[in-house]
Amino acid sequence: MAELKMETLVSLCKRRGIIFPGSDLYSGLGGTFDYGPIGVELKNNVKKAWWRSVVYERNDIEGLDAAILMHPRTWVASGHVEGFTDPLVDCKVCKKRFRADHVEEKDFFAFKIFIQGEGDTWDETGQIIYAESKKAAKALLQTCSASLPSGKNVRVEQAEGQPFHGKRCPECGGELTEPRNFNLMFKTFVGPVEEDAATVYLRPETAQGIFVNFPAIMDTMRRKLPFGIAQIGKSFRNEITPRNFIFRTREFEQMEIEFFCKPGTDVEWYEYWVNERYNWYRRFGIRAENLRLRPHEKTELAHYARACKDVEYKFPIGWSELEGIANRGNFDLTQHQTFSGKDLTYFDEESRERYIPYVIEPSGGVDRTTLAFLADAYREETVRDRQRVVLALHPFLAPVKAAVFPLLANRPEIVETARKIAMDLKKEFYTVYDDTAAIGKLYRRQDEIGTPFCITVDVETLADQAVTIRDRDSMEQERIAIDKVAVRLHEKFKI
RNA sequence: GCGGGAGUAGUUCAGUUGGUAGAACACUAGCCUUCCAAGCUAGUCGUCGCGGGUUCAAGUCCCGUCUCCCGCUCCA
Repeated sequence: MAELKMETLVSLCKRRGIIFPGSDLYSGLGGTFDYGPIGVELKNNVKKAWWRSVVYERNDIEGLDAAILMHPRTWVASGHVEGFTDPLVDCKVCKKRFRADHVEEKDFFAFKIFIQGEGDTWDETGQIIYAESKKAAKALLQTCSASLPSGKNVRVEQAEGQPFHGKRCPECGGELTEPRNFNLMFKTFVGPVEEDAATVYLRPETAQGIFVNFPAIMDTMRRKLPFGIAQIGKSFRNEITPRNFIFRTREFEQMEIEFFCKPGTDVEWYEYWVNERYNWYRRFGIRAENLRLRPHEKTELAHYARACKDVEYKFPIGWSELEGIANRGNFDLTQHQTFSGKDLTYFDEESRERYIPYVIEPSGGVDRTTLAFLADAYREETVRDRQRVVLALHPFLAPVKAAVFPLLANRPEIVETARKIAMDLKKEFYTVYDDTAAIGKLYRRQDEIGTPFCITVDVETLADQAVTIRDRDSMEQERIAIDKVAVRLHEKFKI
């Protein structure tokens, strides 16, 4: 199959009621998307798959649903008020953008640029570049020679005058704009009168809701270390550039665990969770060749993180992060202890020690994960010289679990039987009934939204009380008694 | 925010030097149809992204604006 384009996926999602652009009626609002009737099922199933594997199938994790609005001091303690801003500068010449704190302040000298004319003469171009040495100036010429005539010899000569101390574009030596701050947190107000009200933030991550509930959960659930808290919820970031469909949006959903453990055991737990989370994506169908783990470089690590690995997926846009697993040490709890004045230490009865627990944080994006499952499931196949589009989603994730069709829509007994089967199945699975097209088209419609099983009532059904169950991927059919259908489906959905 | 590209039906796209908005698929209804986008008939669908301007006349030209796509940057 040809390389999947993001547009193809976007168009399928819109056409089949999976994902729509946000506020489309009003020409859209950047960085928002709405999950349609099929999409909400898929996304909910992704969340269920996660919750099931981290909460229900284990004994050491509790669930939580904390408020989106939190006391403003939370974000002072977490470092977001101070650090969740990016001072950015733009090069006025080559238009590249840099983090202001990543650009070094140096002494720069002015260099005139000459190009070789007839014979040995050198003509001054009038262009001036700034660099800390002649060698650096020559190097810069290599990277930004586009504005100079090609095929001519070029040289630089230091101009008269004092060195200039400050920041210049690392790419071309051009002048930079003043740094501008982008605060990535959304602000709003608590209280009806804006002027009197306290400023609060829409949480930029769900993690802090977990940290502040750590003592309450430990007490009420009689927990001892090691144990974790899992939470799924919306977060908000005023992204400068939301991009790539639901990959980066301003409003997004996270699924995060904070796993609390004894200092010294953290490295082992960190490795454990990296492995655990990687396997989760595999378990629900992501192909190994599209999934990888990427350790963060030292320079890439956040100030509080001792180690971090990303689970990356090969999206149509290239390899990108689905989830980060970080060893955060005791940074967060220490901060909250300091800012709240409450004791957040843990008394370890076994070793008779008191300490602040270390934390391992597997933090994934629900929307990104949903996108990865969609991209990984997308197939274009040729069947009898016709193309079929199929979402080969894991049955647990499939939005619609079963569809029921009458083979002949003009035979009332068949239609009635099919409707009844659909109604009965609805009590156990999300099932749809459809009779508005020929059987082939009905199958293909369900293929496009990834419905794993289609049940068809035919003429024989009236005599033998049996129907066919058609498999989405193999397109093979199995004939089975009507009263065995639900049981058979339960078997197929077992994971 | 900067640079580049683009917005026409649900989708993919055509639309000439400015002169009555089109195709295919999809969708709906009926007929037909004994299992993989079958056929026939009929039908719905657009303020041509939005707002101004030029013109007798704008999908087409001009200005503004919004949105999307590709890069820079950032993260779940």
